[in-house]
Amino acid sequence: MKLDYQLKKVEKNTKARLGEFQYLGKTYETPMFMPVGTQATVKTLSPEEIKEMHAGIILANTYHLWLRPGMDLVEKAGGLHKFMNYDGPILTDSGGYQVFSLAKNKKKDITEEGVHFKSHIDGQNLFLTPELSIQIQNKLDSDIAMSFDECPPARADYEYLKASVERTIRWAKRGKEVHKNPNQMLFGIVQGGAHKDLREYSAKETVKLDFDGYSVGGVANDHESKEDMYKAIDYSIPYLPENKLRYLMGIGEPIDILEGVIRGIDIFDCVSPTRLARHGHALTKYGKINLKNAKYKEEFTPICDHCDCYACQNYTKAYVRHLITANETFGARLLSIHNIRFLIRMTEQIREAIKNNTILEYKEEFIKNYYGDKNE
RNA sequence: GCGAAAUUGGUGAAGUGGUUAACACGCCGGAUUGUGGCUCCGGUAUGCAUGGGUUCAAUUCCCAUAUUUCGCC
Repeated sequence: MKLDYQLKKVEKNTKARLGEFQYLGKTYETPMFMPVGTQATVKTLSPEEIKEMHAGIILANTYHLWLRPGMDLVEKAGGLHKFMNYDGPILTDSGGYQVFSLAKNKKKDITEEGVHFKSHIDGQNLFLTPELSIQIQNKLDSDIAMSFDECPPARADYEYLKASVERTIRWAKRGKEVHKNPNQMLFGIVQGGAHKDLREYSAKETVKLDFDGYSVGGVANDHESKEDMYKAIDYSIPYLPENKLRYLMGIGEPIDILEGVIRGIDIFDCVSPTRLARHGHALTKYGKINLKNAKYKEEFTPICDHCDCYACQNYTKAYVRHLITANETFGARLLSIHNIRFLIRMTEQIREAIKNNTILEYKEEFIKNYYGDKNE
């Protein structure tokens, strides 16, 4: 059954929104952070652990699941929920981002019909179209499907971005026409780099197609500046309907989640908590720390004081450092648990601040702790 | 006791009579934003067992000493 979003409140001093939706008898609140489970698993974690962290929606990837194990197999298994044993909501990315990063010769490989690219598994030539992406997502039976978009960097030249925005709108329309799963929402994606007019055009035209929700895309490419990201949000949000979910794709860092919320974003996803974990980094109230650093060798204290996660409740920095150094997977698990819980707890605090109309104070306090004297 | 070979950083090691001693691992840092799961990028021996000698110049040649390994008595 389609999840049904309700806007509960807009914070007094900013555009920050408090909202909720029901799913299988449970109520979920936004703003929300969605952990990424590319290949039908949040790397190193079980669904039980994910739920224990109070995660809501998790993200899975159309491209990866299409290549392996294949959409027909997942359908045969009874859909993604049954296949991976997760009874919370699942969002599938369309593959647009992967395809863009895998297309070798971008100008030649991206055509009106779709995108030619090579499989990262065996190098075979593949062709993905907006229709196929939606059909795959229909079969995966996720709760939210994403339109197949082109995801160019904000720094691409204006003429290219303009043509790309127009093509993404045509692709969105084509995808919507073949979308057949009545239990699945379909989101449109706003593109246009950091250009005001392109974002406005993209947002208005996408909203005309009447999607179940909207996302701001094209902000998580390499070397994108934070200023451009914030512009992209600011230029897109005014044209999006109030009563639909707004999703900032691929973000992010704690500060970016906060900035996104203040600008009117409801949901976020990002690989960073789990990728950072695998590389030995932990998010803490006082900034990101690298547990591989020698100074943690004998610190027999939790990763983060006052953290309620399983890792902090039971293990020390010295132990986690040892696991990471020795390349033991349990280290990656503990840090994944911690980092995801850190971002989820942050969204819990953000919701509380929205209720109290204190989001700006929360932001100031957060920056003071997280960045210390370094800047801002 | 005799003979032979060896001795280069934390480790395994390459190498040359002449400016910065290769490479790998480790170690020390950094990176990572719609995930190509062990990735990427830096730094890391002022010194080549010790002491003499030859030479304009020695880690590289010679001698002695020490240590190690192998063989013989």
